[in-house]
Amino acid sequence: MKKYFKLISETILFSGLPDHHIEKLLKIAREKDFNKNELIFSEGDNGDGFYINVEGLVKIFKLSLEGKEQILHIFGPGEPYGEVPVFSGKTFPANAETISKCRSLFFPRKSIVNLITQNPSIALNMLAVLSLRLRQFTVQVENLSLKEVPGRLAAYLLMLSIEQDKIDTINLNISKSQLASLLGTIPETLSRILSKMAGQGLIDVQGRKIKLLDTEGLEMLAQTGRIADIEKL
Amino acid sequence: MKKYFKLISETILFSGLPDHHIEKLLKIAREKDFNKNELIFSEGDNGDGFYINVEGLVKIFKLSLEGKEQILHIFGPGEPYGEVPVFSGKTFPANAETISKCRSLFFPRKSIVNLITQNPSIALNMLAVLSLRLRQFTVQVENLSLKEVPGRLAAYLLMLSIEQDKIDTINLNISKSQLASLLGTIPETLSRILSKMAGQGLIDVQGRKIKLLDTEGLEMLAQTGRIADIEKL
DNA sequence: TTCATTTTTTGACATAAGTCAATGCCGCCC
DNA sequence: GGGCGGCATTGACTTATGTCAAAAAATGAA
Repeated sequence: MKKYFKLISETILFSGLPDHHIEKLLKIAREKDFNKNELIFSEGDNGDGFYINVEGLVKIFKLSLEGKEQILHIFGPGEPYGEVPVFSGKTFPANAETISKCRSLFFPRKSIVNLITQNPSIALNMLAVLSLRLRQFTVQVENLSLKEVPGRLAAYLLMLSIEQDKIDTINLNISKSQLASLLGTIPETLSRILSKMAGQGLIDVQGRKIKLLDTEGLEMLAQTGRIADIEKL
Repeated sequence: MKKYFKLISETILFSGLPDHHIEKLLKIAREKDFNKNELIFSEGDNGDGFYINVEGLVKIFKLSLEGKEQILHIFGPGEPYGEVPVFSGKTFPANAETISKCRSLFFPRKSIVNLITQNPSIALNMLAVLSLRLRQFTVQVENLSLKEVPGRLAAYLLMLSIEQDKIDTINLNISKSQLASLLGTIPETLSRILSKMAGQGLIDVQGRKIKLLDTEGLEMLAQTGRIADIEKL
């Protein structure tokens, strides 16, 4: 498991921990491989541990009765997921499924709780992670209720351009259907809005690569969140 | 501060802690009084501590550029708020304002971090709380994106009837405008839906008191979340 | 390559919910 | 008691977005 030393020591959950703690964590961890579109856990399952993703993408999502899905998060390498029920003592509140071939490290509940009891600094890190997640949800709720789809899309694109540290061409990394679900809409609507925004000269779409042509316009759209505002341009 | 012993020991954040820990917390706490509609903190402020509400109601909300507000939570006595940035080390992600005359206990960041470092069990408790809150957000996001307003309203009413431990008449406790914001809609829409549901024989509205006439119908509505389904009744 | 499956796009249409504006209601303060 | 201001309701209208269906494009396997 030595090969994961760097990844673990850099994940937000365990960043800043001394080497001997990381070593302990490595002893606890179990490697798990998943195929594309494989279910990792379901809403309602008992949470007997959490995961840190190593490679590939994992989506966390909810399903409505009719089968429509709302993606809550998409996690890439280095990101922890499934940590909620470890502390709430309840079941997973959502489903997790791979988007691509995937490898994750699994940390059993008991071992982690033990470790935390002995090392309060780990607890502070975890408190920070959960707080950040809470903050993300806060933003997501705000977006879903305050902004219309074009606003959410613009906000997402700008976020990606910051994350990927690029000012021009960004990479969605996920399919447009999945992006639609993440934004709380459907592929048809997303498709229409993408072409409308392209027509407006805001972006240029080439498959999963999107060139941001008018960052200012996108920012205005992300802030006001009103489609009406881009009509006027 | 002795008079707050019971409140603190019963708040979800510190529930289950031994008495001597509660005592320590009481020493850290500072009393803060607020008038009606007074701002407690703003989005972007540094989080130098968190609060536990003692009396009155506090709303946590976001503002769009046009000034439209989305209420994220409403907290009553015994409920903690503002704890997110204490651990993430960042700023408050939303605003807090009182709805009524209000008193809260304030716990400074430094003291709390000290206490946690010395007593890991406190940290485990807090982790559980944040996890529960995350779980709630999960549900809220699901509701916003997967259900239409009548479904969200039905879910909210049923939740209240469980919280208030009543099967027939429940009390909203907040104005209908605020309820609208909490559900991610506007007063007009809420008003229309309330009278539609009353016409359907699902509920009976008398000001802020609402009588649940058809719990089964409400449950169906809350699950499917489709207005279409109550039209057919 | 070719074929089959999935993803994306486009069109016509339906509808939930927002906007604007007017009116009604109710408590509250002078 | 009377008027004032916030809250709630109602109506007419607009619009963003969902639904359904079909075509087009992209992807991947044989």
